[in-house]
Amino acid sequence: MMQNAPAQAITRKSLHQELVDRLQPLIISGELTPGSKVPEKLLCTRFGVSRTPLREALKVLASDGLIRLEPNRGAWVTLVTVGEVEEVFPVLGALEALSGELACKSITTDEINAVRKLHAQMIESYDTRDLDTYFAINQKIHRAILLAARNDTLTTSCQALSLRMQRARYLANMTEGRWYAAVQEHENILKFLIDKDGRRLARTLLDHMESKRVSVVQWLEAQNEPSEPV
Amino acid sequence: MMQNAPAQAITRKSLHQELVDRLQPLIISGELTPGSKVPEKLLCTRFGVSRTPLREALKVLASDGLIRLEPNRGAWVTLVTVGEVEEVFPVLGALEALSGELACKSITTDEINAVRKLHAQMIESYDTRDLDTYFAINQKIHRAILLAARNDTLTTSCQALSLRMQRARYLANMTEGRWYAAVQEHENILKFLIDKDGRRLARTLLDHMESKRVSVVQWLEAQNEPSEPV
DNA sequence: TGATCTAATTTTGAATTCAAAATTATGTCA
DNA sequence: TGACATAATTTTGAATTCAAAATTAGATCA
Repeated sequence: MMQNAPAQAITRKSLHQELVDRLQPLIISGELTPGSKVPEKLLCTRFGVSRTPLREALKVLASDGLIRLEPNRGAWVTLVTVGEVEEVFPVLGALEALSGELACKSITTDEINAVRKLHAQMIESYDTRDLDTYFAINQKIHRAILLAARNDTLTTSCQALSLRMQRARYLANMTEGRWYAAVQEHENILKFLIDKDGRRLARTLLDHMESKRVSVVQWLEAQNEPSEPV
Repeated sequence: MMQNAPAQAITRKSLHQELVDRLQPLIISGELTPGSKVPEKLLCTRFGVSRTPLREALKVLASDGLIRLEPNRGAWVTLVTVGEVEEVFPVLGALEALSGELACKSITTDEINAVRKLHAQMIESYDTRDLDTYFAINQKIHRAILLAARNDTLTTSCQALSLRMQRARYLANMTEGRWYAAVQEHENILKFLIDKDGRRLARTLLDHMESKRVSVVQWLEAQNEPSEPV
C-alpha cells in the first residue's frame, strides 16, 4: 500500500515536522474550515502518509492552539473567538513592544534600509488599495523588526501567537479610516526605527497592536451577530 | 505483552498528554540528565506504554524546547545555555510585567490576601534560609499574579518559558546579597499589588526578572568554566 | 597495537494491526 | 409516524510490526 505517489507526497526529512509546516497554512488560510473536524483520513491520503506521523503533527498543532483534541472524538479546527482575541493581542503587543526595543539596539543600517524599502512598497499597495499585498508586506516589516531583535525565543513566541490570530479572514476587514490610521502608525514605526528610539518604537508597536485588536473584535462581532439566527 | 502492571502504569485519559505532564517534571528536576539522550525504551517500560504515545509526547516537548529531536538519532534533553537564558528572561520579563499590569485591574481582595499570606510564608522561609520552600512559595506568588491577570494565553506562554528556565539547579545558587535583594523586590511587588499600581508593579516585576537573569548567568558561567578542562 | 572496514545488533521512523469507543443505520413497538 | 433500543460500521487510540538508519562489535591488516 501507498506505493502510488499521491499529488503532494512528502519524501524528505522529519515527517511530522513537515506535516506541521504543511498543515499550518491549511488552517490559517481556512482551507480546513474553522470549527470543523480535521479530516484525518483525507489528509493521510493527500500527503501520502500513514496516521502515525499525521497524529504526531496534530498533537503539536494542538499545543499551539490551532486545533483542539477531543478524546475519542478526534481533532477539531479551532475558531477565533472574541475572548481569544482579547487575550492574545495584549500578549502579542507586549512581545512586539519588546522586539522594537531590542531591535533598536542591534539593527544594522542595511536592515533599516530593507525596512525602508518594504515600507515604501507597503505605501504603494495602500495607494492602489491592494489589501493582500499590503498585508503581506506589513507582515514582512514586523518580521524584519523581530529578526533585528536577535532573540529566537521572542521570534518563536510571536510567530506562534500571530499564527493563531491569522486564522480568520478579518484581514478582509479594515475600514478606510482604520487603514489610513494603520498607515500613519507605520510611518511612526519607521521613523522611530530609523532614529533607533526604542522607547517610542515600543510604545507605537503596542498602540498599533491595540488598534488592531479593536478592529478585529469589531469585525468578529459584526460577523457573529448576523449568523446567529441562521 | 504489557499485561503486568509496571510501578507507575498509566490508565486514565489522553495518554500522550498524561505523558507530557509526567515527563516535564522528570526533565526540569534533572532526573533526565540534561544533555543526555531520552531513554525511550526505559520510559516505555516505566510508564507501561508503547512507543507510539511516548513519541507523540516527545514531539510536543520538543516544540516547547525541553528536548531536541535529532532525525534518526533520537531525542535529547536540552541544556540551559547562557545564550538561552539571555533570550528567555527578557521575554519572560515582558510577559510578567504585563501580568502585573493586568492583575492590578482585576485582582480581588481575597486574592490579594492570599498573596499577602504567601508573602509572609516566603519571608519566614527566608528567615530560616529554607531555599527549597522559599522557591516553591515564590513560584506560587508569581503564579497567583498571573492567574489574577485573567489571561490564559499569557499564563500558558509564561509557564512554558518558566519551565525552560527551571531545568538547571541554579536555584541552589543565590548569594546572600542576591537573596536579600530579591526579598526587597518582593516587598515592593506586594506593596504595588495592594495599591493596585499596575505601572509600578510591572516595572518591579521587569527589574526582578532582570536581576534574576544576571544571577542565573553568573551561576551558569561559574558552572561551565571549572568543568571545561575536565 | 591501533586504524579501518565489514557484519551483527540496536534503535529509529513510520506503516499496519487490533481493540475500544463513538457514530450511524436498522429494526421494533407505541 | 416517530421515539427508542440494538446491531453494523466507522473512527479513534495505542500496540505491534517492519524496513531503514545508526551504532556497536568484531575481524583484518599495516
